[in-house]
Amino acid sequence: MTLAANRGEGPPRIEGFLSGEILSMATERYNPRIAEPRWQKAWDEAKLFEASNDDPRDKYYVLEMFPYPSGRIHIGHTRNYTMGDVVARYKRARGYNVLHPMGWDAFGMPAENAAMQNKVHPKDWTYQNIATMREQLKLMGLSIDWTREFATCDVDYYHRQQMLFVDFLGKGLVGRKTSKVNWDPVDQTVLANEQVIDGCGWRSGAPVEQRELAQWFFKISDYSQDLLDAIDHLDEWPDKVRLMQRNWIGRSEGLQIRWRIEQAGAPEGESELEVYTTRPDTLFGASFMAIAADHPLAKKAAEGNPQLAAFCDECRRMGTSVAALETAEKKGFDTGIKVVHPFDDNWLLPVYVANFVLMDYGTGAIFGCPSGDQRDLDFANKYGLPVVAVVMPEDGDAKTFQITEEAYVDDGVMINSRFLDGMKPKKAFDEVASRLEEVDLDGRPQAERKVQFRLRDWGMSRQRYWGCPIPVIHCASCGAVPVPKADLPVKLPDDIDFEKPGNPLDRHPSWGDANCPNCGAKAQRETDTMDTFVDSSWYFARFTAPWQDEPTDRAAANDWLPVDQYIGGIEHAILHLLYSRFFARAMHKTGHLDIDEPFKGLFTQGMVVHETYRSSDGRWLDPTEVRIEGHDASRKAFDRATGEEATIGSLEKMSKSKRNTIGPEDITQSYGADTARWFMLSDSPPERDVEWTDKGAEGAHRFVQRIWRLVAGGAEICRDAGSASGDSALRRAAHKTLKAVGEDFERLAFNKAIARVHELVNDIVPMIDKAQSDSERACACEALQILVQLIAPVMPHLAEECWAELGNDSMVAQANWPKFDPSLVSENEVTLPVQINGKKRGELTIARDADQGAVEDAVLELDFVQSVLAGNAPRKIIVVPQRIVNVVA
RNA sequence: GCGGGCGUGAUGGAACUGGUAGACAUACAGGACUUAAAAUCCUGAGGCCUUGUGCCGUGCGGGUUCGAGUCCCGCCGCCCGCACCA
Repeated sequence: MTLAANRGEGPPRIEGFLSGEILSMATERYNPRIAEPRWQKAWDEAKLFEASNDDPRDKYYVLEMFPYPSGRIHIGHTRNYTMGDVVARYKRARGYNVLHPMGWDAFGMPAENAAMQNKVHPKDWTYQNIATMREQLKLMGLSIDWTREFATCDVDYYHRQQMLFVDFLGKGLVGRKTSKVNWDPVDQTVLANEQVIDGCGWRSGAPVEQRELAQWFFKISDYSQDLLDAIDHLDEWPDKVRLMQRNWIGRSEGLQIRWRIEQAGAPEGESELEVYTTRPDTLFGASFMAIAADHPLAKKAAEGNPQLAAFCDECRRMGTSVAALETAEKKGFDTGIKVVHPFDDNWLLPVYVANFVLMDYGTGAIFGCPSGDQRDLDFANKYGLPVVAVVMPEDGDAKTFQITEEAYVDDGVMINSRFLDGMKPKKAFDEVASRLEEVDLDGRPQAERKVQFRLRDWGMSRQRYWGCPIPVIHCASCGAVPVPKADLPVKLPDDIDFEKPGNPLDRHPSWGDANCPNCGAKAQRETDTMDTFVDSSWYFARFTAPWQDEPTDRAAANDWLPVDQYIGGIEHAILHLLYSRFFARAMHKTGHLDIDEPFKGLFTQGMVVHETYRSSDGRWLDPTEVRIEGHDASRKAFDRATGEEATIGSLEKMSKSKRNTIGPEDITQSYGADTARWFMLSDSPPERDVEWTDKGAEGAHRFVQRIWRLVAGGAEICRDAGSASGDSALRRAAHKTLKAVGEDFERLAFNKAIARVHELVNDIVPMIDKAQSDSERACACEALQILVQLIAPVMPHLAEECWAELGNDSMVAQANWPKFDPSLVSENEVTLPVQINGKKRGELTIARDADQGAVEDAVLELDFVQSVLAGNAPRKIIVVPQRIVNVVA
């Protein structure tokens, strides 16, 4: 068969391919439903994707954020895994020893919800979901080393996590402290801040209470400075994520100042109030102090003051509702207590309890400088407190400059500030700091420079069943004692009941019974389990040796880590990535690793979105329930069931609630995995959202078939072709594309790589058609081989099919990435655009290495240049070598 | 409020450090093949007019430059993150 025969002049065309009527006849069209399983089996049998820990080649570790086994893989997952797979396959072809594993982030609430709603055991529910999703994933043809697969709910995994916990405890990296938590009184559990919506539990809808509870904390704040500094070196991370982490850690430099409390009216035993400020320069603009409702001083003052106590209660209640904070009025209550200004014994300032002061930042107390802070100004105006301007613009007039409604927050010059007058605020800051450091107050300096962080310790106790048990035993005399490593794992009990809300482990008849490992006395097992973020904070390290008895095989972990390319959603920019960075440090300190940063390269991919549809009565409609007519502005959707017109809604992340999901098996059934993979990487840059459209998928599938026709037709040409040599347009096209696509894959610019492959195919089809002589056919054959290798990372099944068709004995998945010939990539002649006064007026073709003078001479010979110049000499000629020429007339 | 990003044909998007704006794809239109449709192949296409070696054109208004989608200043719009952080 010739290529021409394949373009409509020839043999019978096969129809009904998509409806599956002619599976057995599909010799002409490429049939992914036959080819894909066949090649997946071949890869499996050849164990091509199993990574060895003793491979001398350079390593490359590519990892996509592992999924939560919710029940089904959705298309967003497959985009993520396709990107990782392209990188894995490309790097393998480049000769790296590639680790590309997969696992399951398998603990968490949904399994318990399913247990409560459907009477399924969380374990059964989870493992069934994993089985389903593994099958779905395998349909995508991902080059994953499945021998390393694990789920975080496997006893083998959480056993090692408990070992890590015990080691962390030994090094003081985890501890227990009492803190305020969001408590859901109906579900009887702690809720994370994100799980509190409008002050109510996200599941129960009950108003959330603040409770003081003893919790386990990872001491991530010990690493605040280190985690911040190291961000500078994460140069293969998106700037956005680095910035988000910097802001989250939130370093600020300031002064901690102790203010003497005026003894008249002070609660007994209270002699000073400590305040943290980043603006000590504004100290002479201070007009009040404000403390949090939970501040010890407030509590003491409230003891003898019922009205104040009531106000503090009100503040506490409000503290739970994030939404209320935005609109809440700034309120205060004068405690009657006064403090003395650090630089003036006769200057007394009132102490208020204020609803906007947070107990867990700084010292829970501030001084208010109304002229320099809008919130303080509003507060001062409300309670009739003085407003003294202390900073004014450089060009202001100190005599007339006043603040009334709007605070002045910019840089400027100090006024009304005694010895600071005339200084810049920065200098005033230092001046105040160094003076107060010298003042002795009860044997200590009155002020100290201090760095504050916004980052809080990571509270990881959860009152849940389906999580990793915290391996601790509470003994009346010995306190919280870790379970000895020999006694690990602390296994979750299987006999568990979900009839009542709350933590099922708490009411299990015997699970909590234990003896103290220290003294042997009867003791109580910890019933809290770990936050599921713990599970995902070190799984990447476990993948390097999942069979190991210890949490890691240190040598293997050090070899493989850091992950060279990590790929996942931007929604994990803070928590997961920050926790993992902390865990690497903690594992380093406890001897499980020798590195601090787990992820060298990070890529955050966009989502797959889809239109939403709503029926006339407002129900969400699934895409399969909708018929689309027309296009562009006149596009309309109709409800298939009723025939009524449906509303086409906005593009949304695919979600069950909006019913706009597309399942991967729908796609692999109709078009095959390669089409889905190709489509998801086409057009949209990988960091941006991509819209799933049927038309787009069809387009991708047409290209699959186009490649197949091209290769199947060209295979004849290849049969007895020699090796390509010399120079030809065909070779040039192929080698240029080879170079460019390699560069694109390195940069994860999949959409550009795909555009170039399209271009190559458009270019070479007519040339291959015309190839007659032996040397032409050799060039054509080489171009086809290169083309197949270029598409192999993205469309691996089609590529294998084509590779075999071209007469290769081995698989393309085993082939080395071809090398481009540099002499074919650069041209001897270049065509330069010629501008006159910055507008393009023509072109000039000239030797590539022509020097400035030669180009200038040639340009002046051009007709259109001469006619513009009309015999005059040009004012200037700008030659940018190999780019452009601009004649300034 | 603070911080960051984005704005290019009908649509998704190209254009690497300032150097031919609109690659590639989707949708569309015309043609070939077909009894017909699908598939395939070919062709066309930013806008405007006075059809030229023309003018305008990358959200809007200015600026820098021989030259600006790209850099600077000021607006407008959209998106994301943080949010009483002292």
